[in-house]
Amino acid sequence: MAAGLHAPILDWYAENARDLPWRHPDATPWGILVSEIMLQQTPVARVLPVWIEWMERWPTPAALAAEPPGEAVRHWGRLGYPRRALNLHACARAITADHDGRVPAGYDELRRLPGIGDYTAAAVASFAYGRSHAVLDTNVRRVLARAVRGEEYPPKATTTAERRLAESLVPGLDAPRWAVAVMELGALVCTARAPRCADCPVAVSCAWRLAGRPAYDGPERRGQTYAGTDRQCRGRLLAVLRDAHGAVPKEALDAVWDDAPQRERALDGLVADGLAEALPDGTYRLPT
DNA sequence: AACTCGTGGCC
DNA sequence: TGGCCAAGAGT
Repeated sequence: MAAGLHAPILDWYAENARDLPWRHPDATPWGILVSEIMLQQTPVARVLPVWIEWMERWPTPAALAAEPPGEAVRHWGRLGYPRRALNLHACARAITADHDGRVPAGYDELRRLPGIGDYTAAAVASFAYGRSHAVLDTNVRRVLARAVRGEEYPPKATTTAERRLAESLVPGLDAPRWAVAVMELGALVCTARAPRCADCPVAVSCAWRLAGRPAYDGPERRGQTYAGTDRQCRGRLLAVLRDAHGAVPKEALDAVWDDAPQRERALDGLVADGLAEALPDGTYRLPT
């Protein structure tokens, strides 16, 4: 039913792929793993400079493993979701301790590393080692929802039907290239808002376009609020720790958020998550 | 299953 | 202007 997608999308990718450093032939499995973690919920444009700096600073898992976790958090900068930096540091230590310093190639081994879920395990196994997997990210889900199912957006949570569809489309030859091509199409053409159907290689067969691009009519998609939340408060507090060289007095943290109960809750959360350390003298710093 | 977890750009 | 969204994962 979704027979004719491969050739047009692969041909489109050959002409339109972005030149990204983690796609270069000399990119290492470690570099690819770092890119995949950084790209979780984060646009390419913001990842690029941080990835380049990280790979110069820590070109191997062993190099990062030799650092205290706080250094990973510090150099994470403002990428967001800083526990990813902690996870990456824990990955580096696990790879160094348990995998002879080499990023594992198998999905199951990757999946056991901290911060590596289904998508990232499939992506690393596929892009770093040429393994054949269904790589199901938000881009792929959206492309398949439109091109095959005829709906503007995929369901909120991945369904078994989506997974079966994605698996049925994995080609026998060069599965990694198919995976990256569909992702790229979703990122550049079949975007969430204002899709560029005029530039789409599968527009002629797209079920959603042929149906007249009907608007999404599924269950309410809950938006993300941010202003005033614990997340924003945590971000403010962590920025203070990140930009300081050593430990900071609590007054420096108190100064960036007015609501004291919320501030204390957020700070406790950062400590509980391992993103901050409370010292006996009442100061705080990134984890050592 | 629903909720939490950062940040910034875009229309 | 502000809601929406971005190569998700953990609980």
